[in-house]
Amino acid sequence: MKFEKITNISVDCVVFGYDTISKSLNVLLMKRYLESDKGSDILVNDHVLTGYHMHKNETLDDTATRVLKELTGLTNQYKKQFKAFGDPNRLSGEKDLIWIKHEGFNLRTITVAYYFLLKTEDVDLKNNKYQKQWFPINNLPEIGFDHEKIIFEAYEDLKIKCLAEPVIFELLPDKFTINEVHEVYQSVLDINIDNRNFRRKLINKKYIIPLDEKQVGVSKKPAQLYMFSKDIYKKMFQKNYLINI
Amino acid sequence: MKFEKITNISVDCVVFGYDTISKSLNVLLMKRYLESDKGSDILVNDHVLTGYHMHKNETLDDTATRVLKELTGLTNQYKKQFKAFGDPNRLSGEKDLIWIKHEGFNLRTITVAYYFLLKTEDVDLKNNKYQKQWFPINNLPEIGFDHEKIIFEAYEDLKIKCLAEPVIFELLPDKFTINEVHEVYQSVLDINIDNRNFRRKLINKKYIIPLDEKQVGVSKKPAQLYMFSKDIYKKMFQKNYLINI
DNA sequence: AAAACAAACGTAAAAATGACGTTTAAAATT
DNA sequence: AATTTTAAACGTCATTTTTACGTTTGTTTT
Repeated sequence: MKFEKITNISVDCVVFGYDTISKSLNVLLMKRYLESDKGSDILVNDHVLTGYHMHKNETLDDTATRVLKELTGLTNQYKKQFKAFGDPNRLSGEKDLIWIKHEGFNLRTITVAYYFLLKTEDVDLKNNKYQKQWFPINNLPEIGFDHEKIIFEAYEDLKIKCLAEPVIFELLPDKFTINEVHEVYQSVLDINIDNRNFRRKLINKKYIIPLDEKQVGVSKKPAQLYMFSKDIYKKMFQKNYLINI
Repeated sequence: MKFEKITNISVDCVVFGYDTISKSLNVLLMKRYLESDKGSDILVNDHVLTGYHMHKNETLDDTATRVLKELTGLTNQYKKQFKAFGDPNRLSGEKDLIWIKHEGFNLRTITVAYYFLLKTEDVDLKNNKYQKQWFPINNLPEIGFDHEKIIFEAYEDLKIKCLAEPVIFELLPDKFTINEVHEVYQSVLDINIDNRNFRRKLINKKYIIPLDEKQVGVSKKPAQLYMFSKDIYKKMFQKNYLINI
């Protein structure tokens, strides 16, 4: 067994979820367990991303999709492969059994990292076999391996992506209010945006479609609900070339 | 040997070079050779990217930098890791000796792909041990493996990058004219841009600095030379948040 | 001196942005 | 039933940026 693999490939997934109630961008992490030599699990006092090794005949995308499915039960979420991490020393700080086993053999573990976008509420935390939990992006717990670096780089990529494309709607329910979009942008980009100007800009987009519905169950004036039309967006953006330097 | 590796990692490099004379964005490719069993090389009638396997104690970035150095002699060029390719069937069309050897063992080759930006003229094609050659991005020859897909995805990433950041100057000499910048943008983005409006927009940027120099050796009115200041750009762009959706 | 021609400048209307103040509609309270 | 409360929604105006063009200028070549 020891000699079978010198290079080890895994896929790690950063799951971003937006919580409309607390208005925060969260990351889904799980408590870290290690297999001990005796077969029982050892709990380490930190959190990590979910990652798995690739199955035979699986593409990288397949593996990422499978990881998300196993973790959350969800499929068809927005997914982006954003970086591969392969420093020879990326796990050198670890003193765990699983790595020590291979130490003499110059084991290198390369991970291809993905991030997913979804709504916090879509994940059922009951029946929690992975001990998974949401953490706000700006208040993370102790993170194992080099996963803090991976989360940070995923977040940087996400911010840039949000400025260039309407991926923000992946973090919101199908029907949303303008103020909700406003709040997600502020949370994700970590900046203040003038609500009135933002509202005007958004409402003028042809792919932001007002519905014949309003919020229900709110204790103040209920807000107009809108939806985002990916189709209209795609048609409009064929010839966009705003050089933004 | 056969059992040592089941997963194979390599780094492939898409080298983009802009040619100020022909005004085209080019890709550097090399003729494909294979090692035969008898030790001599077999020439295949197509072109491929340059890629290598990682050395021990090398980061992915190190490997990419080494590949470029060996291919072109250049260091310190703009470099971006843009995607990992790991489909189990990505090389399945290949009937080459080197792969057939491993066929029974379900060999998977994952490649981490980078692209580089530089000036065509900086690469010396004399003493050409790799039989490397520039090809215009929109007139590529027959490409081996799945490298056409990799080139295409690199180009898509480059276009998006150019819209968001001033990486275009990596393709130009230190001193350039406004018209040259105009031409690179048109070549890379494959669109027409009004020259007068473009000129005004660029000249108004504080990080585009006019020099006390003009073109020499041109047969018409010589143009003003400019330079790009990365320092000024960085200082100015700290708080930019133009949501461009 | 004149011609040729790319480089460089100009202008005016339209659209987008930034920074604010004001009104409105529904629910809750009196 | 009227009043209060408060978030939602609209409005304005000055400034900046963009779009779509026409015109002038400065070298080199003829």
